[in-house]
Amino acid sequence: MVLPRAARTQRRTRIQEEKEERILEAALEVFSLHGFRGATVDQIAEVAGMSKPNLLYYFRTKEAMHRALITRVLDTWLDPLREFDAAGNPVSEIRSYIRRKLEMARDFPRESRLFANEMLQGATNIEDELKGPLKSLVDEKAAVIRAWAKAGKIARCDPYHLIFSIWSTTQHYADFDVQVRAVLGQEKAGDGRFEDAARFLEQLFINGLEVRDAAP
Amino acid sequence: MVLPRAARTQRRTRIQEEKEERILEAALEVFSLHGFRGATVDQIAEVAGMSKPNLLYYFRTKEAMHRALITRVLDTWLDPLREFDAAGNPVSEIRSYIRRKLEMARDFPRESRLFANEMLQGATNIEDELKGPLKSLVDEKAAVIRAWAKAGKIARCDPYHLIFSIWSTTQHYADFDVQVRAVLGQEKAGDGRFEDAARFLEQLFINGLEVRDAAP
DNA sequence: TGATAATTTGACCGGTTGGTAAACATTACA
DNA sequence: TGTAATGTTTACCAACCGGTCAAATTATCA
Repeated sequence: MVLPRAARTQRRTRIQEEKEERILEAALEVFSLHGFRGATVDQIAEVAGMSKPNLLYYFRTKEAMHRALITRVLDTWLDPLREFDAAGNPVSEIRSYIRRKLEMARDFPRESRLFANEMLQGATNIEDELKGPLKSLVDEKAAVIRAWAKAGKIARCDPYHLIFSIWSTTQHYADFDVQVRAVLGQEKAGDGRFEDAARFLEQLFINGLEVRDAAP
Repeated sequence: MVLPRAARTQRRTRIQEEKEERILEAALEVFSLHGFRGATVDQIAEVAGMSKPNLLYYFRTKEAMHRALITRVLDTWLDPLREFDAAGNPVSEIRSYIRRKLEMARDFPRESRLFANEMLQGATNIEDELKGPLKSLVDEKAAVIRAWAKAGKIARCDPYHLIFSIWSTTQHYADFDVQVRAVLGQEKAGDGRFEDAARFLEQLFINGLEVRDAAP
């Protein structure tokens, strides 16, 4: 047969799994750095250490590779938000959400940049994902936050913009890493910058969301 | 003569000014959407409404266009931070800095995305600008913030990470516009989202930076 | 107006792009 | 072991890429 590729016969070969893994790893490297249009199949093949036709045997087109990559990464990327627990203590939930997001920015910067590139370029490939699963998840957690505010456990605030601001402040350390390093300078740009960031952001959000005297 | 181009004879023609303006406008449109590598000269020429050789008459290379664009935009992009006034009232300075940055995200989203693309892709073209003028400016304003903290006018905090968090939260509404709209949904994604964001961010930063009981 | 400089264009170039065809090599498994 | 399915490679293609060139057109100004 000539066309088994990703269109499996039934179950994936060991070789298929290994190679697809290597390809997606290389694709992450390249797409996250140059975006979809700026990335080239040749470059991905080179990083993956295989010939271009070989790569195209597993993923028929550049777009198919990109789709597969996005789908896989998006899922794990949303895990921290899923863990956000309605039954937990608001302050510690928010604190640990910030911490988890910051850890992801530190440990998986390429994944963060992949999405950032996607958003910047209009997100035409994942708009459905955004309007569907992502929106639902955020709606759900926004309701939790709103309930906390209503119960007087945290200050009243727009839960959506709260989530946005946690996303943006934490992902900043992955997406704008070059700028962060340049501004901090050599002495402050070491690994400690994530600890400093965590300390600052926790202070900002915890104090910023503390309950105030309500206007009558 | 054959090569006056941007290498001016002495003063620029009216035609030169107009065309260079049109080209940079088109370049902003395309570069901000696709990044340097993803953008094509043909596409920029099409958006600018002129032939490719004509465009290359004004800017010899794609890189020259990009450089000219970055240089021009970077300068105005930093204006809000320059206005940050040491003599002013800390709370109102921070408040109005947030507001100005948010207005820029609303009114000049392409400029914001241009830089975001640049950062994501390693910023090799502007690394010097970052380590030089940008770092100096931030260092200067960080000193101001530190002084405010020491004087007990705002809470003690890392001034660099404070600036980063203002940058990221505000620029988020330009760079991740697609995501913001998708998550907010049709009813909340109208123009009012900037007002909502401003209200939330002011609350977050003003409360978050309010002076607390100092640990001894 | 005429001549000179500035601008615009169509045709073109070598290199790269995403992708294909088919021959060849390897693996799985009866 | 044999053989069919799976995996890999070499050679290649048309389209597109950034950029050049010389000829044609338009603006400038003495």
